Amino acid sequence: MQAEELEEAFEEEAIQPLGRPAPRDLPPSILLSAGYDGRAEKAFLRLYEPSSQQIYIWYDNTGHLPYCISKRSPEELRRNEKLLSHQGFLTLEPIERYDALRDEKIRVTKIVASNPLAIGGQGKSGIRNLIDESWESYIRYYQNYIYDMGLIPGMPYRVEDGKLVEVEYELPEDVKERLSLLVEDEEAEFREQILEWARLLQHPVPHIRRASIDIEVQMTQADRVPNPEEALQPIIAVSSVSSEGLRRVFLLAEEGMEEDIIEGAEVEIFHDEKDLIQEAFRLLDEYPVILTFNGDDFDLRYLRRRGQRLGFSQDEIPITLGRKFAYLRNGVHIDLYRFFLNRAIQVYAFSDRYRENTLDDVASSLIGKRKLQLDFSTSSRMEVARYCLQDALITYELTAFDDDLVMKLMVLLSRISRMTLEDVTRQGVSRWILTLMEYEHRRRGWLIPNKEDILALKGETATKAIIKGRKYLGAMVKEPKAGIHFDVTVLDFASLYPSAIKNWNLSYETILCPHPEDRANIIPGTPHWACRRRRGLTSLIIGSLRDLRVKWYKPLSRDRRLSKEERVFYDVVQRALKVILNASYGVFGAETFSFYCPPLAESTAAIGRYAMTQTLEASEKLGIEVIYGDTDSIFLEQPREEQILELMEWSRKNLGVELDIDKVYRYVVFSRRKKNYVGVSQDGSVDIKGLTGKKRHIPPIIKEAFLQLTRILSGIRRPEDVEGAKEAIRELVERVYNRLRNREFELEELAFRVMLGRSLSSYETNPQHVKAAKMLQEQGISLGVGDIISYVVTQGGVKPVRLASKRDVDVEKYIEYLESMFEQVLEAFEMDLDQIIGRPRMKTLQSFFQR
DNA sequence: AGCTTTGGCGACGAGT
DNA sequence: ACTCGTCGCCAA
Repeated sequence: MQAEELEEAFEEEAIQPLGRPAPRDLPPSILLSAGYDGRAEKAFLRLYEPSSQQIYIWYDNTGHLPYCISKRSPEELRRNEKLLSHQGFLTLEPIERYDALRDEKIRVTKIVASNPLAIGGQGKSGIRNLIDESWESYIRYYQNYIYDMGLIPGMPYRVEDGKLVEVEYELPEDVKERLSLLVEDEEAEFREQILEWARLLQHPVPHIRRASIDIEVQMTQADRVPNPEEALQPIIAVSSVSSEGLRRVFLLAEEGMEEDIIEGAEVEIFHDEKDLIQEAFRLLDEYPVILTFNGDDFDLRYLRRRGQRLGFSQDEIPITLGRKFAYLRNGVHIDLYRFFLNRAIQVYAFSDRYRENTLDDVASSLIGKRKLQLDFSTSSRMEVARYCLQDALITYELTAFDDDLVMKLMVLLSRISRMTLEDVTRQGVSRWILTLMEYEHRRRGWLIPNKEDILALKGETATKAIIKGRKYLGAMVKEPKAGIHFDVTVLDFASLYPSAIKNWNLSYETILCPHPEDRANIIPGTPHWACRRRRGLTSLIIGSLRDLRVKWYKPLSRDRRLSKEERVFYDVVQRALKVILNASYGVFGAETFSFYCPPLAESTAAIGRYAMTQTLEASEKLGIEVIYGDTDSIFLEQPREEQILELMEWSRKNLGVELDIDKVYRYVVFSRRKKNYVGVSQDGSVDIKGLTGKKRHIPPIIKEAFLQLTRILSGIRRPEDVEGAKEAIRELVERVYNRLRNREFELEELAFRVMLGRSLSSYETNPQHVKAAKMLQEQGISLGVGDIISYVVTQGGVKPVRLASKRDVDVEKYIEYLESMFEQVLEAFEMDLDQIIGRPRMKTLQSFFQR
C-alpha cells in the first residue's frame, strides 16, 4: 500500500475546517459533525453554539488513534509480512473482550495505527483485508472516533480544560418519576436504558441557523441537464433563503436585460460570473447548515467544478466532493433530496403523503407550495431569478414548516442513530440501526461480531415462505368476509414486531443461545429457542424505544393539557421513533445488514402470527365477529364497547402488547381479495386500500374516474341513497366513455407511468414499459434504473408518450381498463356495472336469452 | 451508488 | 385456451 493511495482514499475527508476554534470556555454547543483535517492530520469536531449561532471547531488533543480488532494473537499477526509493511500501523496489543455470540470472554488483539490515514475503508485501502477474521474495523476514522469518544451527535457539549464534556441534562424529577413508574415492572437494565433514551430525546433541539441554496445554469438545449462534472455552461443565478428571513438572488447580467425588483428579496446583479460565484462561496461559508435539494449531485458539484474552471484555487472553494456527496469546509450540507428519498422517512414520518421525489411533489404535499413554471428557452433573466428564488424558498421551508419539524426530526434521528447530521440524512435505516448497535457494543466493551460468525452459529431459516423466492414465512392475512359491513372497529397492535423482539428477548446473541437449559423456551411456530439468562442487546434497545414511544411520546403528543409547542415536539420524537422501530425487524432479514440473522427475523414474524391467531381465537370466545385481519390489525364488525375493552385487556395480559383502536368506520366494503378494501369513516373520509384505481402507474384519466367513483360511493349513507349513486355512476362512466371514444383527451392523461426496476438489458421478459423504454433508447434517450417510463397503449402494442399521437391510442383497450377497475369496486358493493349502465351482460348464456 | 421484510393483487408475456 | 412466471405496486 503506497502512501499516495492512502492519501487518495482519504481525499474526501482531508478538508481544512474554517469555523473559529473552540475557546476554553465554550458555552453548551451541539455536536453537529466531525471531519478530518488532512494538513493537521487530526480529527476535528464541528460544534454549533446556539446563542451566537456560530460553528466552532474543536481539535482532538487526546492523541486518540484508530484501531481494529483481530481474533488472532499478536504473535500470529507478527508473522504477516504484508501487515507489518502496511504504512502507518504500529502496535499490537493483546486485550480481553466479551463475545456475546458465544457468551464468553476471549483474548483478541487490538491493532493500533500510528497514522490516522492507515485504517481506512474496508476495500483495498483498508487494513481489514490484511487480517482474516477481523471483528471490528474502521470505516471512517473520524466517524468512529466520535463513537469511541463516547460522543453523541446532536447532543450538547462544553469545552473544559481542553476536553469535551457532555452538558448534563437532568431530567426533571417528575418526568423521571413518571417514566420510572411506566416501566416499574421491568428489570434494572431495562429501566436504565429507558432513562438513557429519555435523556437524549427530552433534551430540546435548539433552533439552527441555516440557509438554502439553489443555482441555475445557462441552458444550451432545452431538455438537456447540464453536466456538473464538466460545468461548461455559466451559472446565471444563485438564490438563497435563510432562517433569518433573508432572501437573496445573485444574478448574472445579460445584454439588454431589464432590471426589475422581486418583492421581499434582494437581487444583486453581477457582470462577471466569477464575482457571482465568489459571493456564493462566501454564503456557503457563512452558515452552520446549508440546505439544498439535490446539491450532492448537482448544485454544489456544479459550483465547485465551475469554480475550478474559472480559476479559483483549492483554498478558495468551500466545497469538498466525495464520489457521491458534497461537503462543506465550515458547516454541514444537508441534501433534502436524499433525505426525502429515504423510504422510511417517506412512509413512516410523512405517511406516504408525497409519492414522487421531486421538489415540486414533496413541497406541494408537505407545505402546499409549488415550483414556478418556466420555459428556459424563452424566459427572461428576471424570470429565471424568480424561478430560482422560489426553489430556494421551498427548499428552506421544507425544513421550517410546523416549527422546524424536519430539522428537529433530523437532529433526533442523529441522536438515536449516533450518526452525524450529514450521514443520517444521506443513509438508509439499515445504516442507522447498524451504527446504533455498534455504538452500544463499544460502550459495553463487547466485540462486534462478523456477519459470517453470526450466520455460522445461528444458521438459516426453518420455515417456508408462501411466496417463492422469499426466505421465511411472514405475516398472516385473514380472508376477508366479502360484502358491505357497517360499524366496523379496527384494532391494531402497538408496534407488534418491536413488541415481539422485546417480550421474547430476541437478539442475534439470545436466539439459539448456547445454554442447554434455554432450549425448552421455544418460539411458537418455529424450532428456535430464545435465551432466558441474559437480556439480548437488540431486545433491550428496541424494546426500550418501543416502550418510550407507546407509553410516553405517543400519549404526550395527544395530551390536550400540554401546550401546542410541547405536543408538536413530542410528535416529532414519536415519529422519529416510529421510523427506527418499523425498520428494526426487517434489517435482521436483510443479507446486506451486518447483524444479519435469519432465525431472528423469522422468529419475529412467527410471534406476530402467533399474536394474530391467538387474538382471533380470543375474539371468537368473546363473541366478536372478526371480518378481516392483516399482520397486526383486526377488523371487528359491530363490536360492543365492553367486548372491545375485554379484548384489549386480554391482549395486554396474555400477549404483553397493547391493542389500540386505530379506526372506526361507518362502513367497510370488502371484495374477496386480501389487502383490498374501502372504508368510510364517521366524518365521511374515505380510506382506499390496495385497489388498482389508486396505484401510481395507472393513467390519470382512469385514476380520476376512480376518485369520482369513490366520492359517489362515500356519499351513500342510507339504503335509499343507492339508486341515486347508481345514476351518478352511470353518468360518470358515460362521460369517460365519450371522452375516450371522441378522443377528447391529452395524451398524458392516458399514460401509464411505470418505473424501470432494473437495467434494460437485465429483463427476463419484455413487459410493456420495457418495450416503450427500448423505443426511447433507440431515439438516443438514455435510461437508467429508477426512471419512470410514460407510455400509452396502441393498436397492437405500446408507444412512449413522447413518440405517440392521439391517433395511435387503442381506445377500446382503455375502456376495458376502466371497466375492470370499476368492477373491482362495484363488485364489493354488490353492484354490477353492466346493469348500472343498462347494458346486457353477454358473459352468460342466461343473460344472452334474457336479452 | 444507494438496498428493512413478507404477503397479495392485476396485468402481461411466454410457453404448452 | 390454459397455466405459470415475471414485473411493479401496494398493505402491513
